[in-house]
Amino acid sequence: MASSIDVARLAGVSQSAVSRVFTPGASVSDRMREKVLATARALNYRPNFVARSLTTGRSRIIGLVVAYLDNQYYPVAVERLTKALQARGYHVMMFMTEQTATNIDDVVSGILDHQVDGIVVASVAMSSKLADRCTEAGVPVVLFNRIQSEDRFSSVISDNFGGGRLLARFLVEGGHQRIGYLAGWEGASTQRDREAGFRAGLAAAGRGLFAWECGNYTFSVAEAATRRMFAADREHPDAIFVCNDHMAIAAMDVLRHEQGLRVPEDVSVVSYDDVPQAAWRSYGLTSLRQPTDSMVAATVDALMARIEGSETDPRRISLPGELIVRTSARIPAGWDAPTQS
Amino acid sequence: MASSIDVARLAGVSQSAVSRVFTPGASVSDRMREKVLATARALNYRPNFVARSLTTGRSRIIGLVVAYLDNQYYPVAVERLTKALQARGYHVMMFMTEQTATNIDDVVSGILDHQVDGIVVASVAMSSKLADRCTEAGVPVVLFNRIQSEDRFSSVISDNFGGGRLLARFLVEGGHQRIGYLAGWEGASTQRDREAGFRAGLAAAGRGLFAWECGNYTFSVAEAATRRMFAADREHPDAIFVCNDHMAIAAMDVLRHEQGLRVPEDVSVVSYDDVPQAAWRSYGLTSLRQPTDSMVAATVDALMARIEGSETDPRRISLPGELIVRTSARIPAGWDAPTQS
DNA sequence: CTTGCGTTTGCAACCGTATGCAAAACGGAG
DNA sequence: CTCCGTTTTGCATACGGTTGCAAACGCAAG
Repeated sequence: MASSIDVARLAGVSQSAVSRVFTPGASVSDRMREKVLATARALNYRPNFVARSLTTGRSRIIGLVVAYLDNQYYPVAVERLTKALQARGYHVMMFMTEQTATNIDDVVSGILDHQVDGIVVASVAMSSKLADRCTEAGVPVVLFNRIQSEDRFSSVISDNFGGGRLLARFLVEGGHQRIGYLAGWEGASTQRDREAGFRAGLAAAGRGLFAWECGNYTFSVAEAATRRMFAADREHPDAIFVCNDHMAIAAMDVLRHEQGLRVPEDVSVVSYDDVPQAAWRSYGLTSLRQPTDSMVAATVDALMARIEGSETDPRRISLPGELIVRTSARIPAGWDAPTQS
Repeated sequence: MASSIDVARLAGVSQSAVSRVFTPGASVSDRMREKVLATARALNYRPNFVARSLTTGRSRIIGLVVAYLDNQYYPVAVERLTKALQARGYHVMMFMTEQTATNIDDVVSGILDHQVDGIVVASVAMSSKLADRCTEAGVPVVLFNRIQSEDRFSSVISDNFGGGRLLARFLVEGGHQRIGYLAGWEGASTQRDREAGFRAGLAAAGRGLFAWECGNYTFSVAEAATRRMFAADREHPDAIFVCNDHMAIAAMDVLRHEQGLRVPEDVSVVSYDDVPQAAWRSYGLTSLRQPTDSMVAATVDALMARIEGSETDPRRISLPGELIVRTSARIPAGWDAPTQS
């Protein structure tokens, strides 16, 4: 591979001239640019990002930490985030992790070693030791779809509390009497806020939870939780809010194919995220849509403000979701008719 | 951030000593290692990957190019690949692209600029100009789930031809009379091979295709294709092979919810991939499972053989799939009973 | 033809690490 | 204690760029 020195020699100019031609905003005459670009093309020279990173201290790489890729919400988010960053000249380095804390520390250390310009953490919590390392290294972090009590990080979420409350109203106005809640992993802020909002919404109508089980954001655990909640020996809920679509689908299949219950005639099901599968007609999930595009845009903005701008304080962004009414739950009068998409 | 020089100074040793302590296999006395590690810990020093990459010419980064993340097969593969590479000390840089060729060229150029040690291309074809650039740069490429007539690249696929043929046998022995095929994107080798295998299997039984439509590997296009294939004004197939699960689900929903047909009573549906959703009980897709784990392992092996070993020739690996029998198609006598998972 | 100012160019130092080579230290045998 | 073969260590250079600074240049005004 040709280096800038090769190009310089062949073009009869200094190496720094070559560098400047490939540095946006540097001072170069048209004649020089012409000449250099010509010989660069001849040698098919392209600047070496690694060397550039070394001197500038900026790598144009964003580290992305993800735990679940089986919950379709994340692949979609990852895809959009990657594209948005690509469009800005950044690249994404992927890191998979489990929820276990020790693992995450290793993983994030690995990220920092690569001198990333920023980190996006999706669906995962960061230890505060790690937080120290990041601030110390001057690497901005954005929590995507999570918040933490630590206020050092920027975060981008949808209004989980408001969404939960709205779903409570929806079920109450639908005339449901025995309303259950199927929780996600209790370490997650999404779970806590959605449940809190849901309870608040019920309370506002003078109601409470009829049943509660935890599905841990996992398909199989959610199945088991549904079986417990709908055990044959007692009266079962006539409506449930499942904390995300991924679990809601597991729940619906158990209800229909194991318990012999009809949805929505016997049980209404609502959930959160609006992943693509929610629209599949076998499920037709009434779900609170996360504003993924805006969340991605806000994430990129927050990163750029820190990296390229001079912003120094973390942002905490909460964006409103939208209720997508489909067929998995009885529809109260006055609410939207089922949407097609 | 502390550099190796800082550590060296504080420990009273040379910078190269520090470097050697962090270079596996270098010659260092125990006393030296001890001393250096201690002060390194004190300064919480970690070697800078960028600088290391610059001198060694190896970045320990693998570029991963993906087009679709909405077909769940790919997120799953990406997850496993990322983990497998992480386990070997490599990291994955993600690149999203569309199928359009010009775009891919830009994207891969971006990858090469980062001095990646290897490239995995999933679900996408590479132009031969690009191929030149990669060989020239000495960067090994593995095509994942695709093959190309270019034999310069390694490739890892499942036996699409054999899988298609097996599904044909399955449908024929199930006693189906009018067998249709719903194709994927015709530019893809997966599509071509599965169709060829399927046709061969039918031919072996003295049969042919009753209907053919193209769904382009896209949800909405597959829906439209299904509508055409099952138009009311003519006799419809009593079985179809849909080229992947992603489209098969679209097809099943159209059959059941638009055409009022029962699956499998009126129409048998089989497909390919065995994505997680295929096991969902609302679909229960009989599908040819891709051996994703082995494919990932083979991909990593092929890369490592080129990067760390001295292998120079491309590998072309084809792994056998496995038929997972569920409920979406009539089951011929003598074939496995429905599997649960 | 000077002078002066703004632009373009080259020089040289630096980013943080790896590594070939020679010097130094070590250790065992005689 | 000396000598010699092995480690172990340090020195110096290289990797491929960026960038502050000063020299060179271009051009218009005096």
